[in-house]
Amino acid sequence: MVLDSGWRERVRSRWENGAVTSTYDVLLGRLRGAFDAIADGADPVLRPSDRSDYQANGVMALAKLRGMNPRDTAAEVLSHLDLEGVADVEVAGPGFLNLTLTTEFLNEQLRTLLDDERLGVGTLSGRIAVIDYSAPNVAKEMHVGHLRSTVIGDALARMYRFRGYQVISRNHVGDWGTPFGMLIEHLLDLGEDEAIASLSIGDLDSFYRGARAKFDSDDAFKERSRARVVALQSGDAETRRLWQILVDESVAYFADVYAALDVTLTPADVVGESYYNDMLEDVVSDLDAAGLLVESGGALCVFPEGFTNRDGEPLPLIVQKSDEGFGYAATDLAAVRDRVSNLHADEILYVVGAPQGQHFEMVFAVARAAGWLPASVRCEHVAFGNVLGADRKMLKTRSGETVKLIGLLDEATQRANDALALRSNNLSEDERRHLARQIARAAVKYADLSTDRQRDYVFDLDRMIAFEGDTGPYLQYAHARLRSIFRRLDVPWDPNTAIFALHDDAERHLALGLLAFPEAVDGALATLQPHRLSGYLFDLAQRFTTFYEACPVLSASEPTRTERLALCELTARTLSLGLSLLGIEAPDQM
RNA sequence: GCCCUCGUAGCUCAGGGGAUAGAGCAUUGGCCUCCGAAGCCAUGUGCGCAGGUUCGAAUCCUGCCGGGGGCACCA
Repeated sequence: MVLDSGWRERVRSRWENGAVTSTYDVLLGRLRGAFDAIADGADPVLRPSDRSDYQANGVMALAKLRGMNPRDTAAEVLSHLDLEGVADVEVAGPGFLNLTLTTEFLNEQLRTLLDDERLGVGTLSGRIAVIDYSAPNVAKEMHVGHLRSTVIGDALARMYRFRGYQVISRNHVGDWGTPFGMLIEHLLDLGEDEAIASLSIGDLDSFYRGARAKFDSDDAFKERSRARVVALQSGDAETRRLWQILVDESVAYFADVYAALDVTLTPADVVGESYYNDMLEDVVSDLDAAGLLVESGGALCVFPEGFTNRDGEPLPLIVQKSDEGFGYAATDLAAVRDRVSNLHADEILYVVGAPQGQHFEMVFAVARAAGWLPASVRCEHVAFGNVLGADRKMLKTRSGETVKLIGLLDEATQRANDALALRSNNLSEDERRHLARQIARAAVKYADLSTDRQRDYVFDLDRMIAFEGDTGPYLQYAHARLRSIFRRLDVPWDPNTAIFALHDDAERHLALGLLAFPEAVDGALATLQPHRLSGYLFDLAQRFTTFYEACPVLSASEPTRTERLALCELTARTLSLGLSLLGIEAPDQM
């Protein structure tokens, strides 16, 4: 029996032989050569095109630069342009270069992809990226507010890893601050065993609410809580032990949620606020030594340039509060220092909601002013918008409470399970349950990752879990259909003999889509916008289904059958790999 | 008041200064003795408003209108 799984062995051995150059890069390289010959560094402005395969729009700007006629300039570019065997070129309109790839070149590129495990995506080495994401609070439920940071951050982490970065994930959990006084006292009131039992089953909210209720209504409890905060901050051993219980139980619970979401974060990635406590004094004294620190209203502040408050006065970044406690700015500054000097980060990403934009701008500005953040280190706030309900306000339950992440996933899983049950497939109960979870995760994650992260989006479970349209399940379905072709394969096929003649328009269209994968990955990475990759995958899936309607595969005669099987294999691998970079599974059957 | 962000089809959204602005859903009509119809094909409507820069603007700039967010000790 010949199954498609054989590709892995073939590919691994070939990959060692050398790097692959993506189709876009080949074209760009040739075009640059021609443009450079006229004006060094001129951008060919290479883009995919609906008029041809690609178009280069840089001629007009180049002509402008030299005060020449664009058509003449186009002719001049052409005289330097060597695309022999790669593409046919046509000058159109005011000076567009329309590029139509030759079938020989497409064939060559596709055959290379067949042997390339990475499907044309190159690798970097020696770069370290610190990605700060998820950041739930100890002794608090993970709710829908953590969804985007977790899902987007994890997608970025996966993409960075694949691109060859060493990724250091940082889960900056809220594990410090005044609430811990009341939480610890509440833990003592409940008794350790019962508290642990409650926390370990993820009953974090009622634990927190219980503490809060007593704090608000019971003065004696309030007093104990305050005293406990002091004990915690002064390092009292017993208090620290109790605090550690809260942290450990919460982190264990978070791990369950991450497992349910299929997110790669582990307890080892948890480096909470408290981790930086010992560094805060130095942050303050070093800022002072640098002459940046100013006392204002009893607080120690830095006033970075360009920030004003509502009265037009300079806006401070408060490093140490007037009560001598440290604000989160101090923690964030300490974290920047740690990530630069101890982790040796080349890039630092903060996947945190858009409302924190000004805070991060100020933190980065201060860190740069203090010399803690060299210009060579890319440091960016990867901001995202809110998850809204149908009423276009922040998503809440009917009763106005926050929506638990686990509850959300369970509901999605239930829907997927019901839908699967209706389809009378011959899955066992367990298999169906497992599949339902995979589909649910895909639905929720894809909905989040398929829209521009900067914008708010409306959470609509019906739409995202629908198996039709631009959804995660649709992509999974396309992949499952592809795999099923190979399950039905009765006569063996040999990919090495595949010749891509691409007679049918749908074949050619699909082929061009396959060759564009590296551009999609690079685009998503360069802009930190995972939705560029999801958009690409959806487009590819559509190209495939169109192809699949128009072009019989298994019943085709040779050599077309092998050619189409090869297209199917590449499509399946691209969908699977692309989805995996988003943190979405691609089951073989559904 | 200042700053950030968004405003694209009935709805939800793409759109890296380029040619005729694209998808999905919804609507309507086709397509399963044929590899998975969770699919495919067809079907009409739109860049908030007004200026400006440019050979060329949904995209860049300015102003206005409208939504969301932020603006000193919670993180």
